[in-house]
Amino acid sequence: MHVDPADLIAALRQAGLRVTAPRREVCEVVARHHDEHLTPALISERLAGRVDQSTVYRTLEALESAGLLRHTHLGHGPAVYHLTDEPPHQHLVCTRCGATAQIDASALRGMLDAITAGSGFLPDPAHFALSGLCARCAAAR
Amino acid sequence: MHVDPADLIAALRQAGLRVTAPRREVCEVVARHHDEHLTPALISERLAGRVDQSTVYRTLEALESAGLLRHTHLGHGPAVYHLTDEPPHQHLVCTRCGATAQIDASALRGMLDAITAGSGFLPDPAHFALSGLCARCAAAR
DNA sequence: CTCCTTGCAAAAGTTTTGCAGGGGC
DNA sequence: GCCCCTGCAAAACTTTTGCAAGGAG
Repeated sequence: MHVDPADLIAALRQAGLRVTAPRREVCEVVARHHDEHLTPALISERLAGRVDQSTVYRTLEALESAGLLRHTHLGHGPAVYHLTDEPPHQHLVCTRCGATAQIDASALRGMLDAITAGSGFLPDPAHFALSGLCARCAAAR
Repeated sequence: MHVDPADLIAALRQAGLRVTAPRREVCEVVARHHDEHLTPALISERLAGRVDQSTVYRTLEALESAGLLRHTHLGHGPAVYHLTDEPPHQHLVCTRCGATAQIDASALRGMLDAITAGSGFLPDPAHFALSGLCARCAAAR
């Protein structure tokens, strides 16, 4: 999937946020690497010397509050950011080897609906990974 | 449920770990407050002046590697520790008001089995909370 | 007696905040 | 021109680590 940074910039402006050089740079990194697991530190590293890390954090926060980005916790480390318009997915993280995988959230739909029906709780599976053992590590046990 | 610290101490010894005064104290706090969400900081606070915080971390790590404790990530803050012998449950955390709830892991069996069947991944639902909106906050939207 | 554990202090890693200056709109 | 945004520096917060002394087995 190709993502145009200009779309993010336009959405920024539409959200009433100011379009500045640092924000353009963050949007470019996010657009170009949206299929990776982007941590604030990684983004900051790619913009080393040009954009301060606190600005990266504040920009990610702004983009998230504008609904353009979301963050997910994969494990004990820093959160990773991804575009909101990606199809909702559940991350799977192996606690033994660290491998990550994703499954489509629609595969969980029935179960999530059951939780809602039982408790009124409206789950958001994209926010936290589901940890466990990947097939290879499970077999190795 | 009542938990006897002596059981934890005994299990410690059985696991080949040395029984020391600081470890006894940590076990007592864990046993007495096992129905709370125990963070290392909270345990450390209860043992203020008697046990160093690094010892609390190391003791929790030791208890966890011995299989007596587990930790769960409820949100952006520190992890919480709980006894391994509690029935497996999935934590639900409201991202809006912070309320937490639990559902029995057996309620998720269908979903978890489906994941395993599809990918070979063996999920461990107790490790990460499932975030979302609680019934009240969902209604408020 | 051996070596696992502890306390202390410092460091490491991530995220937040105060503040004064600069730039978007 | 207003005030949102930025860089810089420092702090806050959680967790880890090095090291020498002490105590469990």
